[in-house]
This record gives sequence, structure tokens and C-alpha cells, in this order.
Amino acid sequence: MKQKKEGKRDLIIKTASQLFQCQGYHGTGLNQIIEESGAPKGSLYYHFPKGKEEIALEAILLMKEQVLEEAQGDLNKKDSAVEAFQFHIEQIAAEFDKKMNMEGLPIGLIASETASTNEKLRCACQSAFQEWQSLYTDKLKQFGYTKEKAKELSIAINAMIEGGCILAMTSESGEPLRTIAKQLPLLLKKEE
Amino acid sequence: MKQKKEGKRDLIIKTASQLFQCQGYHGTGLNQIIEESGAPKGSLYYHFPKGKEEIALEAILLMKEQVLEEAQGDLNKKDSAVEAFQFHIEQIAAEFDKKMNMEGLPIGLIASETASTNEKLRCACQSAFQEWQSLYTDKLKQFGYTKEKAKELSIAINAMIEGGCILAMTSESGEPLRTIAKQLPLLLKKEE
DNA sequence: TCTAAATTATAACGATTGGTCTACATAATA
DNA sequence: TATTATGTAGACCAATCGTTATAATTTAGA
Repeated sequence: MKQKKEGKRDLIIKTASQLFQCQGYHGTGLNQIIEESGAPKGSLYYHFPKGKEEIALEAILLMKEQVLEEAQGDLNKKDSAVEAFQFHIEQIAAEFDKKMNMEGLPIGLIASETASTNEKLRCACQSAFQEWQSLYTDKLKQFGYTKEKAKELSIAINAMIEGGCILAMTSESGEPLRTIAKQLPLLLKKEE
Repeated sequence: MKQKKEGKRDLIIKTASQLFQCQGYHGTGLNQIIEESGAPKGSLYYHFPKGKEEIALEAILLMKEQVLEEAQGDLNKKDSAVEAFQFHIEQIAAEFDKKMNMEGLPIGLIASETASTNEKLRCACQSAFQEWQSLYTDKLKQFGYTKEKAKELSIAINAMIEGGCILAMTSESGEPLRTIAKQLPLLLKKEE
């Protein structure tokens, strides 16, 4: 009952999330979401009466949660800030080396294509970025950085990862992200 | 003659370039390009018989050239790598503070939304990134970095700027880019 | 078992999309 | 001026888009 109810709706969100990361909001049509999720078209509007935008808002939440979860896990595995963030970025890089699944750009793609035309989606994306950056800030503070510095670095790291994912997608390789990870010892160097 | 010939065609490319940076390839329709450029629809297919993709390829070249020109100019104005790149990034940040014009994401947006579905566009974007990175590499070498280090840093800087533009668009402010510029002294610190 | 609610199937809709085509207009050249 | 080359206007097309609506089917609960 409850399991089946959550199934189709969640399947749509999950599939939409993946497609939006790879092709963007405008480049992904509802028919493709339906086909790839296996969900019925009648269900789409039943579950999401406000249509495509509503699906996108849910997809953005899912992207945010997924990255939060992965980042949390990765950042908890190491004892220093440099190692932790390098590990996290290298995990992302590894995803781009798998030829089977095309990896995408979480949040950043849908954010940049809709920022100027859809205020709801822009706000949802901004919220997601803020949460990611809060996690990074908290982690950096735990590693001994001042609140101010942690805040700045979380923005820089977020930008680097988003930009790195763009380069990875464009070059079809995780290499740019690994290059970025390699610069972290300097970027995160604590000043005396 | 030649002036008028270049006029409409270039106007289409310029307008398309701007719209693709703000809304992406799929989020921009040909009718909007025509309306905003003032060019005639008959001319669109006259000048670009291969259609939308052909316009996009030209738009990508223009984006590349515009950023190359700006970066070249900015980077030539300062005596140290840190100052030069900070200046360049701060110039970009300032563009996002102008409320009149919505600023976009050159190359990165069209790259990320088409990387998995359009090989020609992906390759054109990859080419553009390579040229930007080559300029950064050359400049860093001039400032005394080893070839190896210069190459790595050019990738990291490119990623930071692209990612920073995404954050700027999403937050409707140049502030994330200024925060990024502030991290450059450490990132570009020369190791002894 | 029956009833109500939830979900699905499917056709249709209006709008927009990128593209084609033809006649006409304008500019350039001899 | 006449001819050629270049460019424009605007109608049309098929396909796709996101959405609506209704009937049918399935599920859940009493």
C-alpha cells in the first residue's frame, strides 16, 4: 500500500533528478521522464498537479539531500580538512570515469538555466547551495578553522566542485576534478 | 555591403550568445533570438542553413573570444599572478552586481546541458575551455610558475570561475566571486 | 462483498518549436 | 540600365511540448 504509493511518485522524482542533472530542465521533456521511470503518464499529473515545475522542485530537494549525504559520509572518513575534502572530490571524480552512466551536474545546471526566468527554481537552488555550504562550514570549523574562514572556504569549495563537474562533463573525464583536489593543500593551508 | 552583411548575421550570433549564457541552449527558442536581435526570420536560415546548432557553434566561438579578450586585458594589468587573477575575477563579479543586465555563464551552461546529447556542441565547448586554460597557463608561466603547476592552476581557476558564476547567478550577486578571489593568495602561493 | 478513494490509461488540446519554401526586395556589379 | 547575387518576409509544416479531462481500473478499508 504505502510502499507502492511512494514507489511511482519517488521513481518520477528520482528519474527527473538524474535527467535534469544531465540535460537540464528545458532539455528534459516529461515524456522522457515517464519512459525512463516506467511511471504512467496519468500518475504524473495525479502526483504533481502543478506540473513540471513541481517535479523540478522535488528533484532539486533530492539532489540536495543526495549530495549532503555523500559529502557527510566522505568528510567523516578522514582526520584532516585537506584529506577529507580531497577524498570527497576524488569520489565525485571517480563517478565521471564510469562510462556506463553519464554523470551530471547537481543543482548547478538547473540553477544556471533557470536563474533568470524562474524565481521559484532559483530560490530552491540557492537554498540547496546554502545547505551544502553550511555543511562544509561546519566541517571546516570542526577541523579548527575560524568561522569566517570556514565560511569563505565553503563557498570556494562549492564553486570548485560545481565548476569541476562542468569541466568533467565537457571533457568526459574525472581528471579536472582530480587536478582540483590536488590544489587543496594550499587552498586549505592554515595561516599562522 | 560587407558591413551590412556582417551586421545581421553577427547580431544573431551576439544575441544568441547572450541568451544561451542566461537561459541555456534548450531554454532559448529561435523566435526569441529573432525578436531580441531584430533580425528577420528569413535571414536566420539564410545565414545559418544548418539551423539552431550552427548558430550555437558560432555563439560558442564568440563566448570563447570575448572571455579570452577580457581575460587577456585584465591579466595584463597587474604585476603579480595573484593580483592579476584577482582583478580578473573581480571584474566578472562586478558584472553580476549590475541589476540591469542579467549576466550569464559563458560556455559552462551550454556545455553542461548538451555534453551528453550533442557531441558537436560538447567538442566546441571543450575546445573553448582548452583555449581559456592555455591563456591562464601561459600567463602563470610568465609569472614564474613551472609549466606543470601552471597547467594545474589554470584548470582550478577555470573551474572556480565557472562555479563562481553559477553561485553568482543563483544568489543574484557577485559576492561569491569576490569570496573566491580572496582565496587566490593561498591557491597561487609559490612553494619553496 | 461493497463502496469510496487512489491510481492509471488514453485521447485530446492549444501553444510553441525548429525548419522549409517561395516570392519579393535590395544591393552589387558589369 | 540590366543582370546577378544577396538578403528578407511571411506563410506553412510536422513534431513536440506541457497540460487537461474523462473513463477505466485498482486498491484500501469497513
